[in-house]
Amino acid sequence: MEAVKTKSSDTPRSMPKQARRKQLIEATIKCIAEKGLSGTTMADVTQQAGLSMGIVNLHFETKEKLLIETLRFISTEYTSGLTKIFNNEKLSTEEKITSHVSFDFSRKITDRNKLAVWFAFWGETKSRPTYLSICADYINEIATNLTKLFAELKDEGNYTSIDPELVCVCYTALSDGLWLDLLVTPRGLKPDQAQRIAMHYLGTQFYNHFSAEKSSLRRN
Amino acid sequence: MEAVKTKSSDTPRSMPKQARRKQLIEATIKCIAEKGLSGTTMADVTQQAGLSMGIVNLHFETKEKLLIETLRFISTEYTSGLTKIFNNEKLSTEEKITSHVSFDFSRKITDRNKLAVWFAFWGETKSRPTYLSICADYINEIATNLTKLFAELKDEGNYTSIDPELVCVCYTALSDGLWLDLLVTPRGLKPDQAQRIAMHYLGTQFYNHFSAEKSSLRRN
DNA sequence: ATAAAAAATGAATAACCATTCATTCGGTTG
DNA sequence: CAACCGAATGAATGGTTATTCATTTTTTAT
Repeated sequence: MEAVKTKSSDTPRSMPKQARRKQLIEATIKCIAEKGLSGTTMADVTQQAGLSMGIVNLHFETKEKLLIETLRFISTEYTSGLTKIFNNEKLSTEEKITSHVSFDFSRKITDRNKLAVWFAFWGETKSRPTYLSICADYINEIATNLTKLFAELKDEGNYTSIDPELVCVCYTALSDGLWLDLLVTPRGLKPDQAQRIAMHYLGTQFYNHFSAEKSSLRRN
Repeated sequence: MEAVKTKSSDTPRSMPKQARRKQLIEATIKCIAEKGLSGTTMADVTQQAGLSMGIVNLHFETKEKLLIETLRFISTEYTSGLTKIFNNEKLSTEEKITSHVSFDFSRKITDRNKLAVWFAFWGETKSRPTYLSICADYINEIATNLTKLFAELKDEGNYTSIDPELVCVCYTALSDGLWLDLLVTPRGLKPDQAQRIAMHYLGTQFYNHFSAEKSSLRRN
């Protein structure tokens, strides 16, 4: 792996502290994707960022803290995107749900580098309480909002037998599982196909809102 | 972590080679769950097995090969269980599908130690072609069988608008996502609840076969 | 322009860890 | 019982890697 500057070729020292931290976090994501969590070294990360060895300890103190901030970064990116949708008063409940699904399978989120990072950290939650806590936080935050949306749609559409909490767990699990498909790609699944599959599930629940259009698996 | 012999307290040297390998693989699973893939050392594994340092290299040559065999072990355990169901001529198509779901959420499979191992390896598939290949193999094998079952049930039940391949991808993703819930347990989901959620999805597809019974999320 | 402060460097250090192999152990065979 | 042989041991080795910090570079303040 040759040294590639992750961001700009001009990296003035006056760059705000926050920007340098972000640059290092992005280099970390790339390294985790390319060499695995167990295979990424400090040298890898700093080289990927086009900077020198000591830089991580200067900005993050330890490798462990860098990793925690990396997990926090992708978690925040995800939740803040969804929160923006949830709080957008211009959108109807139905539109919010559709936007949520679109976001889940957008380029930004289904970037395979980031997916690799998610799974790597999930695999370590059992041994690292800090990782677990960060994951539990974002999961709970999103579940609260999404369940609320499903409850609203249930009322709006007179769906009597729907359990919003169940649909939330189910949709979330489906979405996570589709991410795995996009990461491992044993079937060459593409993000937009995954999105249609997710909508297909919602169509089985809210049949009056989300068309049960033929969500074919065929390549487009 | 104190030294705990994974299997029996009698570990005669005459123990067949295969048994010692299995003992080491099981120690590896425990270590990955307890310390993460990145935190698992040879010393950890051998101590967990109650054996001495050099033993892994004796039986597996390298750490990397031990890890590969560990992934192969859980993959094989999973596929062989499912293949047994698929090939059981005493079962109807419907019963095979139900058994498949039961197996997916059985104690043996949803053991959190093993789930941690799955996710750890999935997180590294992008950087390790060998891991990727093992995963792709088992995924394809299972998908072939399961799609066939869904196609059979479609015929039996005159479900005109069902796409068996789509249902297979969807069910598999849902199942994987529920595994994540069982690993991270932000909602305290239990295996039997997860199983009911999976059946709930199948009920939306094959409404004549799988009762759309209220699969509540409430704790039992 | 100069001094002071801040940021970045990277060689040196110390800790860690996979692997090796000379030695020990235990079961088997004759 | 003695000799043999594969299995197991674990101290020693050497390579790797996170972290440190004296030095250099750049920015900011005066």
